[in-house]
Amino acid sequence: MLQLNYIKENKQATIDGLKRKYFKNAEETVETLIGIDQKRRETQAELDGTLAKSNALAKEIGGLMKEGKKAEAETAKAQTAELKAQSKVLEENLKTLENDLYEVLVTMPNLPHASVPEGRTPEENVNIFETGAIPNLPENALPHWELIKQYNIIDFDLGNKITGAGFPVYKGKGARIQRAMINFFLDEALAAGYGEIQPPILINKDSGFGTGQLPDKEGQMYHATADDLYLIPTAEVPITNIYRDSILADSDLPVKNVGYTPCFRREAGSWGAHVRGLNRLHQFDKVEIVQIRKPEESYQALNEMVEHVKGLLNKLELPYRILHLCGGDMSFTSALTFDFEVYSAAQKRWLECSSVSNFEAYQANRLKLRYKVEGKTQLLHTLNGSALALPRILAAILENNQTPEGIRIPKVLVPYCGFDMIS
RNA sequence: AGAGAGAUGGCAGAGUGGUCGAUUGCGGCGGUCUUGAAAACCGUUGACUGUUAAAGGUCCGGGGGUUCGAAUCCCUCUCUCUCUGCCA
Repeated sequence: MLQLNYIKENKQATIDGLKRKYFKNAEETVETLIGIDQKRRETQAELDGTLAKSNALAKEIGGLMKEGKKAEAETAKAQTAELKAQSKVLEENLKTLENDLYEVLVTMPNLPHASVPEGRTPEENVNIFETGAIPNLPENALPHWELIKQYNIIDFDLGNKITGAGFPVYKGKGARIQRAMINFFLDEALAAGYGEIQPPILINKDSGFGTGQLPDKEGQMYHATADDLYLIPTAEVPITNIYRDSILADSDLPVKNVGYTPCFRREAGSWGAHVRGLNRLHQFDKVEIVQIRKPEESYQALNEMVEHVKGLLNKLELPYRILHLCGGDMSFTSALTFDFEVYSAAQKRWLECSSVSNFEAYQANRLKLRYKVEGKTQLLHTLNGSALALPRILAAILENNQTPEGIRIPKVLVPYCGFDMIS
């Protein structure tokens, strides 16, 4: 959530930022917001005055009762009725105004960082880095959905039987390479100074709100209605919400956490022609890194996280590129996002395998995640990134490393797998 | 799942209708003392809102109610603990 004070003090910058995110009716929204706030403050002031009178009167009555001046107390009591009626009305007005304010505020996305490229669609994202040789596969190279059948390592039909589409069953070396990647990613994060977390994978409404999934993306999460809990779409939600409603001490900072979890996404309405095999799933595994930083350090932390993800892909010897997302393609809550895409050589497609973002104070404001600086509380900045999401990495490994003898396992994973070929 | 107890400031823990935003202890911060530290002593120490600064207002798990006045009484929801049951 944006900070009301910021909006008021930086009206034009807010409008410009909203426009860069292709938010409709930026001016009207900001004007409406400021209008409601003005009204709200007036009402609040009026209510405060009425309450102050009531409080004073109540104390007076207390004093009179103690002194045994019953008659005078009764007179004073009579005066309170009108104040009470007044404050009741004011309270209701205030509630309505606060609600209106909230309704507008939650529809407003985070503002993009100054460096965010202009643009509306994924095509306008800026390719800022590309590395690794694109493998030259023979004509008869197979896409990963054929390879997994050939080597019998992932079974979609079985998943379909047990659960439904998008819930694959990993078998044999397929299951083992998954476990190997998880351990590799976690070890790399530990070496980079992240603390390991194993969070719950069901979250409540407050947590969903804190990181911005609710109320906006309610339909994208699986909802366990009997207990009103949601399956996490990413470990970002529980790991960031650890710090909801807290004021961190200097000694707690910076917070650097990593966690492996399965992730669940309904992906309602996003199934199209090129969604095959591992390209898009309802359940997948991901290792996520989360940082909580002082505002002045957060962009340095973002770079650090980008470098970390680069390191992983380099070690896996996969070709990849980094996109600086344009304003229109960034998520609702993000101020700056870098997407990592790995090249899957048989499909001849770039597949997103990581998204690294700085949310600045947007999530922190919802989370009430603060720290103290010179006695004053201030919002912190939250960041997160996938490091990495497994299925598309696996797809790229399978496709890029296919040989007549089988699939070659990247060297760095061999000790984790216990084998160097899938054949 | 059944029975009982409980939820108060960073933690522990008082407070059952009236100057209680809350006694006290620990912790934290500042100071005195000390070469330095510890101990001791003195002071200070919740959040949100509001104002140029004040004043003022709100918050004792959440929501609602009674009352001139609620941490304290009533209703309701949630959660925690203990015992019994069940169970990886």
